[in-house]
Amino acid sequence: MTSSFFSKHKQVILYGISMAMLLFLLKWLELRYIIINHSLEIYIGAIAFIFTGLGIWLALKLAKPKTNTVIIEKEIIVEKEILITPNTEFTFNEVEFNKLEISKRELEVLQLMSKGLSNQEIADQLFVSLNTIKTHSSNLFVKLDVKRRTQAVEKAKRLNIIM
Amino acid sequence: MTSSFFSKHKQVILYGISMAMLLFLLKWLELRYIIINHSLEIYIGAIAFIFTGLGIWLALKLAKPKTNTVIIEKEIIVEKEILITPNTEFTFNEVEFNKLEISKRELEVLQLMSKGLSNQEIADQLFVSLNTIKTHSSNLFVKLDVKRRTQAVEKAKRLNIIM
DNA sequence: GCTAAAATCATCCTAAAGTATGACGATAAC
DNA sequence: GTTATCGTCATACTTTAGGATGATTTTAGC
Repeated sequence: MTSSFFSKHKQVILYGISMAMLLFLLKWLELRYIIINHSLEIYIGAIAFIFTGLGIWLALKLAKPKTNTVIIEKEIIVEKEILITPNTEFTFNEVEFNKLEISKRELEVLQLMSKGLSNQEIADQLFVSLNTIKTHSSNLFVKLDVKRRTQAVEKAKRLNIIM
Repeated sequence: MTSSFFSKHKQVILYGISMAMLLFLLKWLELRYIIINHSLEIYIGAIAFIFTGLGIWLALKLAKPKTNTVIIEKEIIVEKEILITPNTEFTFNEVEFNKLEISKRELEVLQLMSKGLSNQEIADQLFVSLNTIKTHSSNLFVKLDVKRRTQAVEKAKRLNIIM
């Protein structure tokens, strides 16, 4: 307890002792030489200078260092394996469907595509023009990140978006 | 508030107290010995006190703050999704395969077709010309009794000829 | 060695698929 | 009321797929 108090306030105690010693020294010097014959200004100036220095020293010693917290964001890429349930019984993967932002109409086109229908046949079945189906299919390829209808069907089946 | 002020400036307060005690000590010594001029001692003590404070203030205000840079590495886990198709219980329908009289090479073409490859890509993979693949695919369509590659894939999967 | 099926490749042509872009009305969200 | 999305349709163009036909070369069986 006593030792911990000393170690904790070592600076203060040392400063106190050193100041006491300095004052003694000054007293001694005052008596012996300076004060009697010399100007008071020098003495006071010396006091001011010394104690300013002491104050600075004390402040620097006791000042708590500021903590600069730098947060470095480190990306760790973890490969997450997604097992796709074998479609013995088809369960529509709504999560993946929504993630791909495929519209209802596009899904219809995709389903008919998977049955092997041509664009013209799909157009006839949905009572729209061939060009409309071409637009839908093009959009589908972009959303599914594929180049051909065969790939689109393959991926969509793999993702359980279609049967 | 008061307690936090005390804890924050404990060092300074302790220093003040210790200095006051020292001054008392000096007063006592002064009485014991030579000192005559009381006002001068008080004056010098005040000077010492004030300039110590000035030193502390100077140090705290003007000195560069000590900075401890704490680097915290924050790990962000980025999940990279890998789609895995599990091995479904595929049993090759050899009976149907033989009935349709599809050749080995044609089956290869059919399998690559089902993966969504174009005729050119299939040709490159099998190290044959595009025309060869066209011939194979044409023959396949006749044998499978379909009109398009998408239908061929659909039917072949349905007949368990391909996965 | 002959034969038949399989595999290869070609040419010419048509059909279908796919790309790019713009437009327009409806509908829902802000 | 403006913005955004969706669904629709169009034009113009390029690429790919597919059909018809014929030819050559391998390969395997008799």
